[in-house]
Amino acid sequence: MATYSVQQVANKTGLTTYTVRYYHDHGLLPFVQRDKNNNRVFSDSDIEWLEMITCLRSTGMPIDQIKNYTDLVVEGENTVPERYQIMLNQQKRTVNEIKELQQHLATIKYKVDHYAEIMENHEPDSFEPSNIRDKENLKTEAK
Amino acid sequence: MATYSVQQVANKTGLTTYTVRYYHDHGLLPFVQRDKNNNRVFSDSDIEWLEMITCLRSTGMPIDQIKNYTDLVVEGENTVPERYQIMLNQQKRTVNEIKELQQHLATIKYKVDHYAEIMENHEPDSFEPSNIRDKENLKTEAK
DNA sequence: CCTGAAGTTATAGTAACTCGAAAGTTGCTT
DNA sequence: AAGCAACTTTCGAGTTACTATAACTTCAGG
Repeated sequence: MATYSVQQVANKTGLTTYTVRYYHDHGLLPFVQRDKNNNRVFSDSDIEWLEMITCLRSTGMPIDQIKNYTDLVVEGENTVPERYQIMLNQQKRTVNEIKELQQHLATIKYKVDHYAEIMENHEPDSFEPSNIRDKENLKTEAK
Repeated sequence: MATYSVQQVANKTGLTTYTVRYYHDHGLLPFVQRDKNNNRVFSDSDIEWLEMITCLRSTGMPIDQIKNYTDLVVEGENTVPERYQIMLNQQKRTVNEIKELQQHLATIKYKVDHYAEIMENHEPDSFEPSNIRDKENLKTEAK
């Protein structure tokens, strides 16, 4: 069975050694072992679990809730219904987050096009200083 | 011309008064006025600009970069090319973020289905305690 | 005039990292 | 054998973006 050091885990997961230790210190990796020098020893399933943590973290779940979920997993199958609810919740949250991001993306795209247009119309060296409290300025910018 | 207090702005934007003040203190709202009691006075274009800030913030731009972008907008039209690059960059970032979230969502959906299946197969009261260091446990969970 | 609601500043607390220092083990290398 | 590089450890401090609290001012209504 393969084992890994923090650095190796960091390389495999894309996390930093700091973050991996942070997660371990906060109980998110309950099965990590220690060798005779007190160094952390990770297994393949620890790495897989770290990927699950990354998934939850990236979709906005706070550390203490991931900790709670981890505890439920360790506790066994009788916690499946609770875990099901947690995941369902996380699914909803993520769907919403994606929708929001798509709307923001539309706003950004509009801006990009807007700037592109300005740069097309103005000749390369014909930009003029604009009035600092010009309504155009912030209003056009914000819209 | 309509003006607004912090609280009104908070209501209109969905931000908290704390956050609005925080943004103002950090130079993200360069045109906010003060009345004789030193209270902040916001205009409609300030609110629109706050919505732009929210867009950038939600798509991951840090405060100091938003500050920088704000300064460019205030500076005038000669900064349009730089602003264009910033927005293009932000667009790319957001597209990637959405892609990542969609992948994580797939993982979460898989989990939801997995749990649903377990709950279907097991009768309501037939959950058994599982071995705490069961390979099944973390491995199945992580996958 | 008093109370209450809103505003102000300054300061402290929080989450999730992020980093640096000091110290301990290894394994090589001169 | 000594030393040095490359790891690891813990601990404590720093960072970002809020979030909350304390202490104060100001004003409108009863």
